[in-house]
Amino acid sequence: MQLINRDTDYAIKALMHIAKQNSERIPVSELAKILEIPNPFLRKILQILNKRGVLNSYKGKGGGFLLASSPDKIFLKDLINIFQGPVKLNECIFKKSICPDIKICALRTRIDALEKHVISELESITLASLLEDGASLHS
Amino acid sequence: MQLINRDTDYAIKALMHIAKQNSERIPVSELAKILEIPNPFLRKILQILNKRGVLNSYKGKGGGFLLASSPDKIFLKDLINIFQGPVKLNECIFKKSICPDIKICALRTRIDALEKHVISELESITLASLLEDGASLHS
DNA sequence: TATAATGATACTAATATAGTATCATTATAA
DNA sequence: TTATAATGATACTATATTAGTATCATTATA
Repeated sequence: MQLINRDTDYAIKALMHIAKQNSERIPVSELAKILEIPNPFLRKILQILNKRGVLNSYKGKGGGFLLASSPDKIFLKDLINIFQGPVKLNECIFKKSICPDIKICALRTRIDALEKHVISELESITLASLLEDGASLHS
Repeated sequence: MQLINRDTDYAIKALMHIAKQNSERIPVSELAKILEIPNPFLRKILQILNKRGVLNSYKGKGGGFLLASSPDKIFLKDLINIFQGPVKLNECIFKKSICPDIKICALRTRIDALEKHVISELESITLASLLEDGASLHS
């Protein structure tokens, strides 16, 4: 069971690096080399982040990517949503419902509560918070 | 992002039904019909539950499955472990580590805490608790 | 001893994830 | 004004995981 898949992982690493460039446009080719991520794959990821408003892109010579907003406005939850869809802890089990009355189903109640907790935690984790306290890429 | 996959889902439903049979052996064929799960698929799942000590099985005519322990000793966490492996919220992102010092990495700290919370919740959900309060299968 | 059950296990199908390739567009600078 | 260095769009392939099937062996019972 995996909370963060590879797309999201790469996105986080790339965003952390971009955030540290202080408004210097950084092209995919450079990022890919530094982060050891296959160039075309990273490119696809950054294109998606651009479409979804997390990054701004600049075409042509001297182009590249920049954060579209400040790191404290970029939430882990949103990145997970972009690449993996909404956090749903209970999809399958409740499709063909396990209990007759939603209100009194113990499982549903508890899984829903757990889901809320997870989502609110993910909402509280920002790119800024990842950059604090010396966190940095070292690969 | 999915906490409970189809194997685990079917396992829960089957176990709930078996639990209600009060020591009456129930064969896969019957369960499969009631739960509308493909027979050979459910069979595989019950065989695994048997191997892992959650169910006892009885071969031959009049055979079938029975809970190996009381419903308050069967934990959701164990079912997830059996079919989906250990709950790991952070695998991918920390493999090629994102921060140089585990102790001070904000992301790791928070995801670890979240993981602990999720696991302890799953440990507190038993088959018995799912059977309480009128919860029952209706498909 | 036929039969109704599980045990073991190998196989196939479908889906999701990961990664590649390529042509089009655009901005810059020599 | 044109070569070039960048992204945009998009279709494709490969791999892994999940879901499901098939089949033969074993065993207990009536």
